[in-house]
Amino acid sequence: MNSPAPRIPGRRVTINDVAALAGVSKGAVSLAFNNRPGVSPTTRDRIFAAARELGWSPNQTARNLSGQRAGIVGLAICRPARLLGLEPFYMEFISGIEDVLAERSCSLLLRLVRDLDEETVLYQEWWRGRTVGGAILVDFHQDDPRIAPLRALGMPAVAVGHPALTGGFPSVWTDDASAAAEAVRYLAALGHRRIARVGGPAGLGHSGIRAAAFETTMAELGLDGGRQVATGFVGEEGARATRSLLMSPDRPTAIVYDNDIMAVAGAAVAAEMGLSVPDDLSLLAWDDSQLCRLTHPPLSAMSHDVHRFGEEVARTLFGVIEGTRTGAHQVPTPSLTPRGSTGPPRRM
Amino acid sequence: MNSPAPRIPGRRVTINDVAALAGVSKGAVSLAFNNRPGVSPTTRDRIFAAARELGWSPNQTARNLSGQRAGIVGLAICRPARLLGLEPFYMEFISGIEDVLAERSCSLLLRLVRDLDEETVLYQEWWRGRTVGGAILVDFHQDDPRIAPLRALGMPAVAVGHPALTGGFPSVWTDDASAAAEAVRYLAALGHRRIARVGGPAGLGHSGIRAAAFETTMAELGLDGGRQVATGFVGEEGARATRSLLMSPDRPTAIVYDNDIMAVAGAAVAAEMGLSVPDDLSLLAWDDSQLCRLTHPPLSAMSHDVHRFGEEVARTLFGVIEGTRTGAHQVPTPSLTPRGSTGPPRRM
DNA sequence: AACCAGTACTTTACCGGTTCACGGCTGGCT
DNA sequence: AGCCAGCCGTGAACCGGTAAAGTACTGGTT
Repeated sequence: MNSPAPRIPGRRVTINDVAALAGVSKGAVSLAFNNRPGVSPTTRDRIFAAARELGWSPNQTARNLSGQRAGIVGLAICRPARLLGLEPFYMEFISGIEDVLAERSCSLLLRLVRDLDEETVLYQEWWRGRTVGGAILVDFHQDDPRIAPLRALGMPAVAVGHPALTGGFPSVWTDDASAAAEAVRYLAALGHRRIARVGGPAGLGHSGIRAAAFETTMAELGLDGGRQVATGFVGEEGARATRSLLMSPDRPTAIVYDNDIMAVAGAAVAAEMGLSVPDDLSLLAWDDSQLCRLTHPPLSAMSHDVHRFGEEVARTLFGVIEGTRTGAHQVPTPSLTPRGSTGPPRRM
Repeated sequence: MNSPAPRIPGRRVTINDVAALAGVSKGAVSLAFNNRPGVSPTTRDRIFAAARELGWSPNQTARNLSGQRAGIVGLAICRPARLLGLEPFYMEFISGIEDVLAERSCSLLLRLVRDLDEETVLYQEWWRGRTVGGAILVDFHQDDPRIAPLRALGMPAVAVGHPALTGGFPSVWTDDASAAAEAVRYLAALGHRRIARVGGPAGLGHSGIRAAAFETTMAELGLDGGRQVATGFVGEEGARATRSLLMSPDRPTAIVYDNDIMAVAGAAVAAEMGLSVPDDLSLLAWDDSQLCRLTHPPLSAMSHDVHRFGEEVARTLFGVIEGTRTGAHQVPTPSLTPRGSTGPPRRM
């Protein structure tokens, strides 16, 4: 392992060739291509003509090296790949980021990592090596071990997550607590008393926040908030969790899930156990990708605009890099979107 | 729009600082860090110690500029983002690519583009600007308009798709035709006579190949191969297509889908129309992500190892960059994985 | 006529590495 | 002693741009 990156073959057109052909100095070409004053329209045209003739566009690597600018933004994601493939969230999120990056001709450098240490090391390399001009940090844990080394690194970064978790990094977040509370109150209003929750990994920040809010709200309503299961976000675990909840003596009549994959899995389990949705069991998903509308009945969900979320994150990152932005920035709270999978419990 | 990338603030540790601290020339530092001969073990240690003390690692940008190497591989995907989020295929594919790239400390530059022209321009910028050392080309169309300009560009690239489509680019492909034929023969062997197919966009290469193979095989078996619908790969279109197929006078008893999202949507439609799977309707998905195991009944699928597919593509790309590899390279044909969603048709 | 301001370029010095020709030193061999 | 071979390491050129200082020319003021 660790063989070096391959060499690129062939010789290429450079700014010098263009300058020579246009009969100017390379400085002039640089000025023209960054449309800055100091070149007459005539000359400018001649330069562009020469560049077109040679098929030249500026070498981004050299440009970055010299101009100290960042054409690339980094994003490392630490989840097993097979799981990621299933998370509609990330692709949607990424596409939002890309939309903003594209406006600035920037690109997204994506890396899947196995654990948080690998992630930290990666960011160090990226930043020290000037591969990226900044980064997006996701999936914060309670007392996240990445915070200290990354702060020490001094890399511009924006964190996705509640300010309480992100250790002082400028952050973009949604109010998971309120959303979780709304979910519970909605189900309670429908008449449910036994409400369960199938959440993400216990250590993961936003799962923790939702778990706490779930419990608090249940208590406020005088209900038992203890029916929560932590999973790894994978569909199969969601299925298993659902199965075990439904086999318990007084099974829940409603279940809230932490993403939509697990909710879909839950719906399948209900079908498999002969329970009718929503009469015997109400299901409420989270994130609300298209997947929720593809099941029968369609899944009610805590819905938010993940694409815009990504855009907001990217915009914030540019702000941070330019030094014009710090602090936390909240985007709209996920809103309840009722569909066919929630309803009043059947009278028993 | 088109504001430039932001400047990166702050001054950084460079190779000179390390050289100074270690009391050697920067050439020596370079030699040490590329573990090449010409530096004694003692000096080497001193250099590493200095680097560690200063928290230095080589600037990848400078390295690439100087060494003419490619630390970055490009991948542009041309599909609406909201759709991509749902395609388990891509994330899985990407994770396979990343596994191989990581071995070489390379990264993947990902960009979502709106159309093929934008994609072509992007590759030109990436290559001429030396942003990437090579690229992965996906989603080939019949007479793909990208082929000519990209060949002219001379960028090392590996194409994902059947050699007949990829215009002479070194390619990695699966035998979609055989797989489609197998799918049809399997359903026919179960006793199905009216088999339909819900495919991807008509222009998309592999959809076309599967469509042709479907029709041929159906004809070979003396069946009517005309029941094919082209969609945009989205779940909702899959649902609509399924609905319209099931409403036709002599509705099909089995449907083959081009991905698993549409198959899931199809299953929901069946449920919604009161048809039982597989008794009234058999469903066969493609790609076989975890999603297929999360429905009830679980979906039978044409299954292949997308992760490994990605690995193979990345390995091939390195081969192409180094000039040691050309031509087409086939990976295993998707294999039929029967689950609960296929069975003999109910006697009518 | 002397001075100044502004435009249009050119020159030169980087950015932070890699590479390679060259020189000093050591040690073995004749 | 003299010579050559290797190993270590240096220094400068180079990768392909950007940025800032410098030059030459133009035209308008006083």
